[in-house]
This record gives sequence, C-alpha cells and structure tokens, in this order.
Amino acid sequence: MTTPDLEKPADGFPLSRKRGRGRPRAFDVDEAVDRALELFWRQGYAATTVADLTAAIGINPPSLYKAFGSKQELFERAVRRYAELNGRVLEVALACPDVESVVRRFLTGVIESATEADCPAGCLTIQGGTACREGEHEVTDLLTALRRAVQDALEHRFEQLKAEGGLRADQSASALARYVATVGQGLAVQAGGGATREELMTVVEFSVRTVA
Amino acid sequence: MTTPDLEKPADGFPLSRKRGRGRPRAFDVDEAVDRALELFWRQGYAATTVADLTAAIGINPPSLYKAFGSKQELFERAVRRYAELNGRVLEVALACPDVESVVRRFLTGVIESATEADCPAGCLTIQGGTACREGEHEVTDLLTALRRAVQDALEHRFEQLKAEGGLRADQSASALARYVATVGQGLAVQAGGGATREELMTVVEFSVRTVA
DNA sequence: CGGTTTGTATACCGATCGCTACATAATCGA
DNA sequence: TCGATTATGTAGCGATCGGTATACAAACCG
Repeated sequence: MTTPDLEKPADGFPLSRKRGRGRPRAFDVDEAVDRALELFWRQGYAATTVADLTAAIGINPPSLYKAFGSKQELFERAVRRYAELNGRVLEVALACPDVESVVRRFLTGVIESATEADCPAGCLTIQGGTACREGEHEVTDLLTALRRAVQDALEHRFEQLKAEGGLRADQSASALARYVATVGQGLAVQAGGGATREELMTVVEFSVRTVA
Repeated sequence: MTTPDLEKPADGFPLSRKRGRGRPRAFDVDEAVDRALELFWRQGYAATTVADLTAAIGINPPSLYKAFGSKQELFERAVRRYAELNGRVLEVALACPDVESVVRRFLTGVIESATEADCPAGCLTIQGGTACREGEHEVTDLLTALRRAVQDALEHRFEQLKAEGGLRADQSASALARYVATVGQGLAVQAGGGATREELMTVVEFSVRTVA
C-alpha cells in the first residue's frame, strides 16, 4: 500500500494555485474523492467497481487512473478523507475537560456521524473493508489501523486526565479506551443496521454511567 | 431471498437415510457449507468468488449449482449454519438466572466465538455482508436481521427477569438489550481487528459494572 | 438387463472486472 | 506560433466474474 503523495502542494509555489503546464483537469479532485468515499462507504471496497466510481464522478476511466493511480489508491484517498472528517469530531471530544464528558462527546459524535442523513449509515472503517482475497490485506489493514488510531487517541487523553487526577490511579487508561472504542464501534454497527439517533443515545447513557 | 427448503428430509422416509434414485452425491453437503461459511466469514460475500468456493469444497461449478442453486443461496445456507452455531452460545447465556450473569455469559460467548483459533476473527454478520450494489439489499438485510434477532432474544429475556423482579421496574429491557447487543457487536469488531481474549475480557467487566 | 434419474466433469457462455493504448484536445513556456 | 506537457474520450485489452449446455457416470426400479 504505497502512498505516493499524489496532489501534494509541490513545494515551490508560494501562494499561487498550482497550474501545471499541460491541459487542465476537467473535474475537481476533492469532489471526486468525496463521491468515491460515499460509494466505498455504502457498498464496501470489493462491491464498488471502477465503473461505479467513474459514473459517480462523471469521468472516464483514464482520467481516474491518471489522477489516482488505481482503485486501491483511490480507496486510500477516500479513507484519508474520511479520517480527516471524523478527526475533527474526535478532536472536539478529546478537548473535553473530564473523562465523562470526553466519553459522552465521543460516543455522541460517533452516533451523529454514523446516522448523518446525507451519508451512508454506519462507519466506513467497519463496513467498507472486509473485502480482501487471501493475501490482499492492504484494505483491511488500513481500516484496522484507523480504528486503532482512534482508540490510541482516547487512551492518550485518558492518560493525561489520569495525571491530572481526573481518573482514579487504579484505573487503566488503555482498558477504558478499549471499552469506549468498543462501544463506539458497536454503535456504528447499530447505525449501519438502521438504528436511530434516539435509540442509540440510550446506549451512551449506559456507557457514561460505567465511567462515572 | 427465497428459501426453497433445499435438502429437507423429504418426509416419507421413516428412519432410513434418504438415498434418491440417481447417482449419489460425491461430497458432504454440510461439510461444504462449513467451508463456504469460513470463506464468506473471512472474505465477505462480494470478495468471495464461486471459484474460491468450488476450490475450497473440492467440487466443480455444476455440482455447486445443483446442490445450492446460486452463490447467494449458498451464502444464505452458510449464514443459517453460522446462526445455528452461535444460537447455542446465545441459549447458554439466556439460561443464566439473573441479568448480570446473562450479560457476562453473552459477552464472554461473543468474545470466544469471535476469537476462536480455527475460525476467522470477528463476526460474519458484521464483516460478511456490506457487499451490495445499489438495489441488492438481500445479503445486507439477512445479516442485519440476524443481529436484530439476537438483540430481540436478549430483550425478551430481560423482560422475563424484570417480571421476576430481577430488573428494576424503571429500567427499560429494550434499552438494556440494545446496550448489551451494541457492546457485543463492538467486541466482534475489536476481535476482527486482532484484539485478544484477555484484552476483550476487560471490556466485559466495564459492561457488567454498568448493569449491576 | 434396459430405462430413468441424478450427480459429475469438461468446456464454455456472455458480461463485467480492473486497467490501458492511442489519438486528440487544451494548456504551458519560449 | 511552436513544441512540450498533461488530460480527455474512444475503444478495447486479457482475465475473471457468476452461471450453464452437454455428455458421461453411477445409482435406482422394473
């Protein structure tokens, strides 16, 4: 799973919009990634075909391959975009001042993201990537790493709060982070199955009660 | 998603092993379903090809289609087999005498099933079925219904215990069932990502604490 | 035994898969 | 305006997809 840094700013252009020498691209790359994200999110990696992608973006295959390299690299772009969007939600939760509010805000954010009306229900990192034939672990591994990164961020924050006295010294920050991440993943599965925000918010209350 | 009752006992044979008139089948159907189950479990529906299935079972395509009808019907058979296996685990949990032990036994059973050494990690109903093109909801719906059935069974048991006084009258059996099911699904996601039994058992303790 | 029934193996179907060769169009620096 | 460069549209590549036509093999019944 190489990451050849497509579309990077190409250091050297002070503030100008980079415009290469050749024919200009006829579609917006970021918008294309968003369309791809929606498809991968809704259908998963294996069930989403290049024909689906080109149709959704409104381009022909050569344009897709020029811009992204392959279906798998486009998937990685979409996943990175997804991580960027959800990263903001995570940051808001991590900024909360105590364990209970971090947990409540995180789980609430997961529910909101997984039940957003104009997005597929559920979580891309859970339902997007089982698809791997024997020996093709790249897709699965990427999504697993992303889930792990969220859990690690929670753990780091709980360690901070523990040092500040906001978490009892005999409590394990890593175990707590795993618990919260587990509930979050379960909530995403529930949302993928059609559960509503109201139903899922009752789960948050159970979880917060554990923590408090 | 029709269920044409393939391989039913064909009432009329008192106690004899049914042996039709034609050439006998050269492979064991139940064993074939188990092989298919493992593949669908590990790779998901969309990423598993008929060639994968015939190779794993050790037969040629016509035999698969004679016995099962289609890839999708074989998937349904595999899912039913999966439900049968996990149904036993669920029954053990439901037989426990109080809320806390039901929850503990259920979540422990989920962990054991999702981390069994000689099976794919995780849960078929979560990672097996995202695969559906626009308009092909059969696969996803089947798995969603299966998860829902587990949650409903928990809810029914909690209602029973509530009537017996084992659950406070102001507690919602459905909300509790949703919480427990959510944690179970989260545990399955964690297992699919490589978490160990020991790590996941700490999550059970958090959850049980909430309930008690 | 012959006739019927059922499963197997070979070989292959049209459709679609991910991907690309090629010629053309549109922009650049000079 | 002229190459050089980059993207686009058309058309199609070999491989594989889910599924099957056909002929043969192995059991039954009479």
